[in-house]
Amino acid sequence: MGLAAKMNPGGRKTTTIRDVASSAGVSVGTVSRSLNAPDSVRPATLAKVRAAIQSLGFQPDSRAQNMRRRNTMTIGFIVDDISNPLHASSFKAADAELRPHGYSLYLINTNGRPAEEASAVDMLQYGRADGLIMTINNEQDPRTLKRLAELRIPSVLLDRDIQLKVDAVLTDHASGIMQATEYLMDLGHRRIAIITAGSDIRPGRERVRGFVEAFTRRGVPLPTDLIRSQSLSVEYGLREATALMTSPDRPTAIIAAGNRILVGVLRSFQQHGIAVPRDVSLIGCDRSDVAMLYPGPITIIDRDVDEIGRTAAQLLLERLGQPNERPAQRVSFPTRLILGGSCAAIGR
Amino acid sequence: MGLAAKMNPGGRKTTTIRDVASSAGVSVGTVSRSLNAPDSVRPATLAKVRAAIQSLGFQPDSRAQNMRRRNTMTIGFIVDDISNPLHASSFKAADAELRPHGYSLYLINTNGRPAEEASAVDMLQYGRADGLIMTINNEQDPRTLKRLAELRIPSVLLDRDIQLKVDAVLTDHASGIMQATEYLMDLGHRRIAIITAGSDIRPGRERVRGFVEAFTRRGVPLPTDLIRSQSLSVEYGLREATALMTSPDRPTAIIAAGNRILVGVLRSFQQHGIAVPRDVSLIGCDRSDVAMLYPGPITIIDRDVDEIGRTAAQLLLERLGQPNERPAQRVSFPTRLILGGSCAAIGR
DNA sequence: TGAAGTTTTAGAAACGTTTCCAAGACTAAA
DNA sequence: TTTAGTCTTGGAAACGTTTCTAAAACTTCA
Repeated sequence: MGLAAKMNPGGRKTTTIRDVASSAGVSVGTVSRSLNAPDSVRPATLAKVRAAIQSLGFQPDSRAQNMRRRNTMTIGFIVDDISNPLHASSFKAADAELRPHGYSLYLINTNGRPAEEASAVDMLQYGRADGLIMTINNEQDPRTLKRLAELRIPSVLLDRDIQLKVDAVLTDHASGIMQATEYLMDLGHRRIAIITAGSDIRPGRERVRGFVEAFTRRGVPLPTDLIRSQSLSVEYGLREATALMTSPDRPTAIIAAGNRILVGVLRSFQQHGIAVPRDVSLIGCDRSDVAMLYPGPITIIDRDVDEIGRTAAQLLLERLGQPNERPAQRVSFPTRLILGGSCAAIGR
Repeated sequence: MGLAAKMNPGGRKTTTIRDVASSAGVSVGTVSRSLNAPDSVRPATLAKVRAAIQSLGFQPDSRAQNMRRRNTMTIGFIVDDISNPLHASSFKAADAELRPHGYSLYLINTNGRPAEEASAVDMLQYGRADGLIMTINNEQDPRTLKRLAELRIPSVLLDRDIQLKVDAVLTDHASGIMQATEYLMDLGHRRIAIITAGSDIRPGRERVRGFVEAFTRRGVPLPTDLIRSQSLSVEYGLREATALMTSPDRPTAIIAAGNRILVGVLRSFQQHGIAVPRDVSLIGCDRSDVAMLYPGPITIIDRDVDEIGRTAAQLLLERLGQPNERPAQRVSFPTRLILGGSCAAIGR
């Protein structure tokens, strides 16, 4: 058998479509069509080709396919931290939506660093992915913004809002926080604190907006000293919760507006022996094992993260299907308050 | 400017190395060398080429590079569920180790389905990845085993053990469980239950082995009715914890040997109003937000998951560096018991 | 049986790089 | 100024597919 087989780095033979063609006694074009459009080849020929493929153990090389087809059937998924269950869930949901269409997700974890974010976008858009789903870390970072403005492939933003024509899937954080704040007010709370992201990302801005709005609507003076909006990190939650609870005029309730922030807040409470809701009432964000299993459990502002991932995938599929200019779409989903046992009424 | 530029699906121009070459007045070979071996081109030429690259906004197409170079600088990372914080952490650790070497991780979430596992291995090994890091779901599944046996690219298994010459990073689960069991015995417990994976994966086998070993060493009769080893899922933990705690001769302590199992066990306790350690002592596995923040916190059998991911990456880098046959390596890491407040002494 | 039409096939070109080889341009020494 | 040597460069081949064109092989119907 004069196979034109070569060795790959591992030392095994590399079988190409040419080997299959000569083994089956047909041309390479026919082998290709046997694989991609079996209906266009005569049954007898198809059988010969398939037998050859089988006996040689041939599998087409994706690198060559990507090259020639000018696509990769891959979608980049860029997040700062995949160990955040929120991102893991939307990743899985998007994956489940895209896989039936033949796409795979390529996950890039940027650790929240703008440089890694920018290089991820670059590496993906120049031939590694056909589309992008991403949660950028800072809506104002010029490096990332520049790349997004000149993007060669369609993309969808998750929970982020920039001044560009880009599809986005958003959450109505403002209403969620407003509802939570009013719920606490109904329980008699006035000294309510909120810990959340900075104004550099939409969730931070919207959550503070909802918080302020609740006080405005009720005509209650806004406790500006209790608004802590700088970061979504565990460390920030830990630090601010500690600061709030050790201050002379401490809050009677805290809204930990961010699932990582909640972890930080609970860690602070653990360190300082603060009991919920005995010492302070607490509301978290997003359904998570921690929030659900913490004795109580913790009252949360929930949202359907799967729906967010799924919708992002659908928006992307639309664009991939017909890449002609459709206006940028922004889909927003509501939140809802799920009552646990982490909030207590206080006397007036 | 007679640029030979074409339109891509998005409608923008596609700039190739040929455009750069003609714009700079050099050959394509020179442009390529300017990018990949700048020292081999004269400074004056380099400057011209760089200017052309700059002004055209050229970026090499990864598809063509992958094709020609016969590699992708991508490592496949296959797990059943990325929302398991354990996998997320080892993913991040492996990523951090590989990125400085120019590799990116391609994550595939198989949902524990053998078919998806097999197709992930296939899609990755035929031109999408240069290596593989994976936690297979069943060490006996013939589909996956067959693919692993004929793998064209180097791979590392995480916490799995198969009869093939494959590198693996393991955990000494047996000692960990033995230590935990003996700790409970020291507190006076005899009716100790263990809930863990089935014998189809190494963690299941090893944990049961360590459990049995502890009883043997202490000369205490093994409570065979309290060994529940079938799955690592939340649902299994929930079901078995409920079954155990509602049985007439219920255990005084439970080892939830698996981080998802622990979630299931705690969910069961929540539903049935079982308090830890008042009603039952509890030991979990792996450091997680749930285990650390649960009031107590929960005593756990800890391990360094980052080290596992890092080591897997290093083993892979070795193989990628010199693909000649080195004997398969199996690295094992210890566990250690971290005492929380979830275990109580009981009278004899 | 032959003509007209349709289906199937062979073969070559193309995708955008990298790399090889040979030729050209330099430099240093005689 | 020549020659031998070294650097640098141009140009073509190659990577393994898909896809296009045109030719060949089949049908169908008279």
